[in-house]
Amino acid sequence: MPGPAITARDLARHLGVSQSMVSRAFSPGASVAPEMRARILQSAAEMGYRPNIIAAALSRRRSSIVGIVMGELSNPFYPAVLEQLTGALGAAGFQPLLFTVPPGQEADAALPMLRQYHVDAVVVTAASLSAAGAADWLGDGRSAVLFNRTAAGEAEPQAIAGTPLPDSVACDNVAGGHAAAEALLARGRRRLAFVAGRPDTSTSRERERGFREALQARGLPPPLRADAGDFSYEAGHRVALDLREADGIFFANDILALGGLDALRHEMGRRVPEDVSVLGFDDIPMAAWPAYRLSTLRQPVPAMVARTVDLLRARLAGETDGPRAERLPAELVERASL
Amino acid sequence: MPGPAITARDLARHLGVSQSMVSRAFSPGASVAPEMRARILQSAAEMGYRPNIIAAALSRRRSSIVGIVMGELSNPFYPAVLEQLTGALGAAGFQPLLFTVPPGQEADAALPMLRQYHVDAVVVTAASLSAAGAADWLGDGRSAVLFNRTAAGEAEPQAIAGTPLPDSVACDNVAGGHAAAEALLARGRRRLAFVAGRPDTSTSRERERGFREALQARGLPPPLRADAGDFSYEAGHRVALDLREADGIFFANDILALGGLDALRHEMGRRVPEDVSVLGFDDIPMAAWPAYRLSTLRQPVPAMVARTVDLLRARLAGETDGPRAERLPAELVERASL
DNA sequence: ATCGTGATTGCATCCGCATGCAAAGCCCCT
DNA sequence: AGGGGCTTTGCATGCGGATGCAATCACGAT
Repeated sequence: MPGPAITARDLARHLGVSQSMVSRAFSPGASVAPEMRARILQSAAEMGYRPNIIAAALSRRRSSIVGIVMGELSNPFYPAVLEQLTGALGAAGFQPLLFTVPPGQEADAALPMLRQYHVDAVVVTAASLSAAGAADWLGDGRSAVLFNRTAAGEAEPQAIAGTPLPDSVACDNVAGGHAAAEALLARGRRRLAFVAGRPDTSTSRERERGFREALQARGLPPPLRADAGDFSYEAGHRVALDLREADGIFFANDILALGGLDALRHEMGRRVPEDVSVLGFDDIPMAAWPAYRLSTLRQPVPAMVARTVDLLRARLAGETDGPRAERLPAELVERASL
Repeated sequence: MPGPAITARDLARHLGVSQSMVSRAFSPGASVAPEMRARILQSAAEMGYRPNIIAAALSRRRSSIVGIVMGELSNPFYPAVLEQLTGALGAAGFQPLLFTVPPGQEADAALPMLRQYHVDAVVVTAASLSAAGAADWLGDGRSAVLFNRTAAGEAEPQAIAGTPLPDSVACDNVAGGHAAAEALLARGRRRLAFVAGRPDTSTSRERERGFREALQARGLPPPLRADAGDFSYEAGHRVALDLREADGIFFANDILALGGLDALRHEMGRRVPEDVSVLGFDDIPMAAWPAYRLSTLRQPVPAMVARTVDLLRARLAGETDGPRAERLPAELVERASL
């Protein structure tokens, strides 16, 4: 028997005031005499009253809950994101309702649920949102921000001006790819290779594009290319085996790079960085471990999280500008694999 | 302007029936003629109607939301737990509302929030719940299950019979510690050491107890002991440096063991397993990586998650037996560090 | 044709809080 | 003393569904 939680009415009766006053005492900016509010808040504290958020959500048509849909949590980059995100969201007065979608699946599957829960907004990370899903969701005024992802069709001409795009916060992957090429080249590497992750992710594609463009800009031949198909240690390990020719490998992210590093060292007998330089992307905790000392491009997660929350706030406050695509710079972290 | 979601009333009017019927059509077991229900469900699908869970929660006094409070997500064991837990919870019709508490802090801090959201139940993992917090929460009929943790005072005499204890699901850490000792001994190791993690966690303590008891039972001297103070790679790395004497080290969990392994190999020049055997606990993905090949005691996470959800279901169905403490066996996974 | 019974509906209310609107209360000025 | 304008309060109602209870209905039995 869930303890008969005390309600605003109970408190009101106890104080001999109306329920409205109790409600107002808890709504910042409502019209209440200072002493009245103080009196109410005090008794509330004494009697252990706390507004029922469910009821408030129903009445106010705003839940203060934001959905987070995550694809795989197996890439260590995401737990860190999740941790920071829940923290920041909480500080901003939101609670995250967590949805996970099977890796490789689109976030769309979670949309119906999200609607049912009437979340105020949704942040999608480690998964993508189809253009149709986005249109559907944004279509009736809800907001969404893609984290570490780019909206499907973001680069396309405004031909599809009719379909709204979600906001997105990510780091500048193209510039990152560019920096990766420069770093490898600066080390004298010339037989470069790129290892792609999941082919349908903007992260992998943009990083590759930046990498290729940098080489092209220098008049150098395009890099070798391996398709891991997936952002996993195993996939990185597997495809590295095919990269005997390369003397400089840029992996689409750290987890792939770690797998590759182990393959190079333990299976292929190649020394890193003597024989081959390796670069990752993200800067997950393991990259710094002595067993790896992976050089990588660090994503500014704290800043990305802060932007995400700011964006959410602005949207919920009614801002309706065109979709924003925030891009933060990645930073090269040089360790021992370069 | 959040699209004027269609309500049960809208649908009802559209079909010329009462709102109650719509509601009933969506409540399994309610009294509705089969054809009526079919008709309603169909139009619902066509018009895109889905019951507003917030409203339902208010009315039914049950939210179908369960809170998950997590301490640190930095130990890779927990993201995996979280992923499986959200999946299983979802399959059982619950949605997880995620709370994170700063590492080292008790889950109590999240309790007020959890009450406000009127979650049906809470599962606490990677954090502990103080006896007072538990009493407070359970006191008024709510339920809680500790995951990979033991209730504070669970072993104590029923002197505190008045204070209810939360349910708990964990693996049999004592038996695991026992198995660890046996495995090390079987390898001929005699100068054993135990590396403790956070001192206030049941996991670290129980594993240590099992380890010591096993040695004692054989009439062997107690193990050396190092206090990492924390379940982290860095802590494991640091304390391993003090374990020159040991030829067999049992770390309270994998993440500590990985740090220790790197210290032993890269800083101390010791060969594993030639000079020293290392054992961890959990079996996180990294334990299997070629760079480590850590032998460990695997926690049966899928089974633990299943039990957790079953327990939750039973509790919400009204079961009020004494607190349950489910213990599942850990399994020794022998890789190359033994 | 009449009555009893179980299956279906509709009605009215309630869940706990938010909020527009009108009633009251106050302070200050003429 | 009378009136204007602003601040506090209380009232009534709404949010979207769930549900106890009474009203209907359909049918088979007598």
